[in-house]
Parts: sequence; C-alpha cells; structure tokens
Amino acid sequence: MTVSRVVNGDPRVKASTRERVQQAIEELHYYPNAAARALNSKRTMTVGLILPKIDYVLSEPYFSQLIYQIEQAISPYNYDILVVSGLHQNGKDLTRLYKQKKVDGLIIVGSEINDQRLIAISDNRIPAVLIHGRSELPGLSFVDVDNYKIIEFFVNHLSSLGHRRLGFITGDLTVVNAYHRLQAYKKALKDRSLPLDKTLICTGNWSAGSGYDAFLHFYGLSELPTAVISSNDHMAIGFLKAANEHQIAIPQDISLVGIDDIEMAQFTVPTLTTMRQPMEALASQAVDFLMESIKSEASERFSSILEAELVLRNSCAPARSS
Amino acid sequence: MTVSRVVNGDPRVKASTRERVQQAIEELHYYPNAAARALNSKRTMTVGLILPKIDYVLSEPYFSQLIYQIEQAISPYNYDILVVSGLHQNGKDLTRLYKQKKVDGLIIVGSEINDQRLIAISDNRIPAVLIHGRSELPGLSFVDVDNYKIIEFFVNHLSSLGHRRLGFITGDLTVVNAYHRLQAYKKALKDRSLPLDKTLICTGNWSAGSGYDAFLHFYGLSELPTAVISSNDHMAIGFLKAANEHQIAIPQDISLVGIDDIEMAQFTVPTLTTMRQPMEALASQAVDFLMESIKSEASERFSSILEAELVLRNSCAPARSS
DNA sequence: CTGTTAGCGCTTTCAG
DNA sequence: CTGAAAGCGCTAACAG
Repeated sequence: MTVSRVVNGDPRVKASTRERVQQAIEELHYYPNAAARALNSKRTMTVGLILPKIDYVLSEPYFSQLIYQIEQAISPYNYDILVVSGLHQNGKDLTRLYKQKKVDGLIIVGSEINDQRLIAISDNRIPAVLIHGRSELPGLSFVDVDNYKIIEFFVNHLSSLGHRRLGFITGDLTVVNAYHRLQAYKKALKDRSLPLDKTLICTGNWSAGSGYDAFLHFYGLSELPTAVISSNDHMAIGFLKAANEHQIAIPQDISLVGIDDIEMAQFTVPTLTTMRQPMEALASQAVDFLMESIKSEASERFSSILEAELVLRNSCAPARSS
Repeated sequence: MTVSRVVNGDPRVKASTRERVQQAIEELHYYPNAAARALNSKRTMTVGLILPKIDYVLSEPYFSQLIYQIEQAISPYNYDILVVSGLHQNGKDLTRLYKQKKVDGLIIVGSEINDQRLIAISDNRIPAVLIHGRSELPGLSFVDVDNYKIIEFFVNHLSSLGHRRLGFITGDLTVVNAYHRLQAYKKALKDRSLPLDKTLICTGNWSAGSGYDAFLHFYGLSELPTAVISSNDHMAIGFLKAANEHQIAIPQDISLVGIDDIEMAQFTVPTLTTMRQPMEALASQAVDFLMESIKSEASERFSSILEAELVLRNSCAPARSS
C-alpha cells in the first residue's frame, strides 16, 4: 500500500496523495499494527526496563523518578517501556523479553556484583545499558555516578570540620554501587591518613529500617562516631529517627550526610546534607546509548560517569573541640 | 508445526514427541516470537499501565509500590506491563497503545474528574480498569478505596478526642480521589453537626511542599485549628516540617493525620497516624478485573471498593480543655 | 510516483 | 496424533 509509505514518511509519494491518505488516517483513527510491523521490520519500538531484584527498591521514590525520567527521555524516539522487576521468575532470564522479540533492548538498573544474568545478555548480543552499574562485558554499556568522588568529598568535608571518627553505613553490598561506596570510604580514610575502625562500618541494605538499626549499632559502641556517612538518604532518615529517640542531637552530637537527594531530605529535621544524583542526565544518557546500540548492529560499548551535585543543608556541624 | 502445539499445551501430542520437542526448546533456548503470536492470536500478553498526568506523582513512593504490586499480580498470567506516564503527548490519546495492538488492555491510575480520555476508551470498547477512580461509562471497571469511610473515621476519631476546629488539606482537586475526600470531610462535619469553616479548608496538590504551605495558611489564621486531616501522608510530612519550624508542637498543639501509610510515616517525629491503602488488594483486584474483561468479549463492568486500615501512631492527642 | 508480490513466525483449519 | 495450507498486517524489493 501507498499508506505504508505515508506512515513511514517515504518521500516517494505525491503531495496530494499523501494529503488524502493523511486525512483518511485521521478520520479512521488508524494506527499501524505494531505486531505486524515488528514481525518483519525486526523493530518492536519497545525497550525493557529491568528493576533491581531487591524488593524494597520500589518503596524508594528514587526508582519511580528514574522510570519517569527514562520514559521522558525515550518518548521522542517513539519507544515505549516495558517494566519488569528483577525480583520474580522472569527476572531470572533477562534474555526472555528480547528473545521473544518483545523489546529491542534493555535498560538494567542497579545490577549486582558479578551478575550472572549479564553474561547471557552479552553472549546473546542484546543491546543493553546499565544504570548504576559497571561491566567490562562486550556490548554492555553503562552510565553511572562517580561514587568515589561523592564519598571522597564527604570525607574531606567532614574531616575539615574536625571530625575524625567517621561512621559509614553501607547499602546492600551485593549491589555494585554499595560496594563502590564502601571501597571509596576506605580509600578516602587512607588518603587522609585517618584510622580505619571496622566497628564504624555498619552494613545496611538501603532501607530506612536498616539506617535505624545502624544508629543502634553505633549507639552500642563505647564511643560514638562524631559524623556518619550514609550510603543513601533513606537510611539517613532512619538514622535520624533513631538518634532522635535516643536524645542524640543531629548535627550537634553527630553530623550526618546522605546520598540521592530524595524529596524527603528537605523535610527532615534537621534537613539533610546530601548529594543529588544527576537523574535526568543518567536517564537520557542511558537512553541515548541504548538507541545507539540498537541502531548499529556492531556491539559497541558506551559508558559515562557523571558527577553528583552537593546539596548543603543542616545536618552537619563542626566537631566539638575535645 | 507440532512445536506450536507443545508450546501451547495442546493435549493432542504424543507424550514422547512432546518430550523431544521440550528438550529441543531447552537446548536451543527457543522462545516463541511474541510479535508473530500477537499478529494472529490477537493477544499481545501485555497491558498498559497509565500513570497520572501530574508530574510529581512519580516522586511519590506510592506509585512505585503500585507498579510493583501490579507487576506481581499480573505475572502469573504471563503478562508484561508497558508503563506510560499520562503526562506527555502519548497520554493524550490513551487509545493509541491499544489500537496499535501493543496491549490487550489498560490499567489507569488516579484518573481525573470528567476525564475525557476515558470516553474514548469506553467508546472503543477497550478493556480497562481504573485504580483510584470511578466511572459509570460502559465497559470501564474500577477499584477504589472507600474515601468516605476514611475521612468519616478521622472526623469521628478527632472529634471524640475533643477537637472541634478540624482543618483539612485537600489533594489536587482535579483528581477524583481528592475531590471525594473533600466531600467526605464536609459531609462528616455536617453529620456530627460541627461548623463548617471555609478558612479551615486548604487546597493542596498532594506534594509535601503544598502541605508545608497549608501549615502557613493555618498559621496565618486568627485561631489555629486544633487538629488537621491531610489528604495524604506526603502533605502531612510537609505540614509537620513547617509546624516544627514555627514551634507548633504536634500533637500537643495540633493533632495531625494522613492517608496512605507511606514508609516515611513511620520515620517522622512524631510518627504519623494514617490509613493504610490496601495496595496489594487494589492491584490484584484490578488485574483480575482486567483479565476478565480481556477474556470475555462482552464489555462487562466490574468494580469494588476496598477498606483502608487504620494505623494508629503518635500524631494525635486529646484537645486541650479550653 | 504507485501497485504487486512475497514473506516475517506464528496459529488456526483441514487433511492425512 | 501429526503435517500442510492459508493468512494475521505490515514492509522490502521489484515492476509498471
């Protein structure tokens, strides 16, 4: 049909015919059948968005923001997104969606360390990009934030305020990001020749509840840290809550910082000093990389590391002169 | 092919052949092509999830929870979900996804009052169900929470604590839910013969910032309300923040309640009394209704109104005897 | 510039 | 119980 040409913007159609067809399309509310198109064009115009395995992630507003940003970024390409939680059965085989030809590529959020699922993706040459993850696998692109810089900045910031006992609350350590942040903490202490005290490292799992527990852990120590770096805002909020219940004042007794700049960070008492994730850039880069991978059959890798932005609020104070 | 029969569990295959085919499928990592299937079976095994138009929704953890629950509920049906924000262009024509044959039906979250888009859906006999919405349109099912009961309960609760000046913070009044809650507030006051003071009704938009502003509004009044009902937790948290900054103690000076029971409601100071949304039930009912509508060509309507559950925490106190 | 032919990978329907 | 034929709605390649 000539219709097909009009729909696809093929120039080889007389202007007048095009007009007539356009009009008919409008009148009949005609939409081309995506399944039929996908069947022979090998393009589904859909990408899969794989959310992390851990189940509390979706209670974090952070992820819904990300979904939103990705949707915004991909919409100019006329793509839709299929959202799959890594949690359940389907998540086991990330290649399913692609092999079924339901999607042209995958965006994977917050992959785990040594995620075996990524190998299958690379082996099958599935266009894919990781957000908040890294991989050396051929064909796998990634976009991440510079975790080292974030932590290094905070360690410097806090130690320049006179703090020497810096506590650290990790995220879920099976997740790449959490691990990097912990490494960065250790390195930064070393760089500033601050002592590394293992009791000041508390393993959390990103949830507010685990931040609450982290406070309890520190509170049980013979000496409190004078400042604490939390691997995300969520845990910092839990920490704040526990501190409040135990009459430990933030920031007077303990300075506290988080990461992400979730909306709630402005509404805590005191407001939370944190690092804002460049979420829009993260999303749009990821989308651009993925579109590039889908277009070019050659499985190139793209990657970029973005910088977080400091948001200075009221949860830090100089260390008490002792 | 016999393969097709095996894949679709057709019983008319010899057991031995079935085994051999199964094995080949495993070995070759074969997955049937969804586009081809969709093309002649008229089933895409995908549903569209339409999120609200308003852009701050996605900063609410509430919605990501919902996405998660829907995903869980639909996965046994072997369906995937395509997520579309109502915000941008595509949202204008909700029928697009269906007409393109990309989805078999739609789940629409938090529709607006007199949402024109719904008419097109009904007219086109697109299987659809509203979550947090109502509609009398033929073929449109819905699942909602009993907003009247929620508000009525709170009004009774607070007035039985001796409060007579009850403030109310609305959500975005273009949204069905927000409107119902406001109506319920007015009705409940009337039922208890409490005076309706318009200055005690403050129009918010669901965001924490608007809750903050609501406090400021009440604070500017010649007399503060002694208790405030916020149409969601998010705004209650903003309110809490503003109150704290102005040395108004919650609950001593003002009692406060929210709705939703978002995770943060446990981490505020004081913790927030609220109503938990039956989110899992909401999601699974919606999915069941939708699957039913998709199966039966007859455009039946299903609906159910679920009850929220009280979560009593520390943000309410008896009114001061004056 | 427009129409015809063929085929994408499946699931019918109808024969064997 | 298994195979062969036809067609879902589109686009690519070729004629006209």
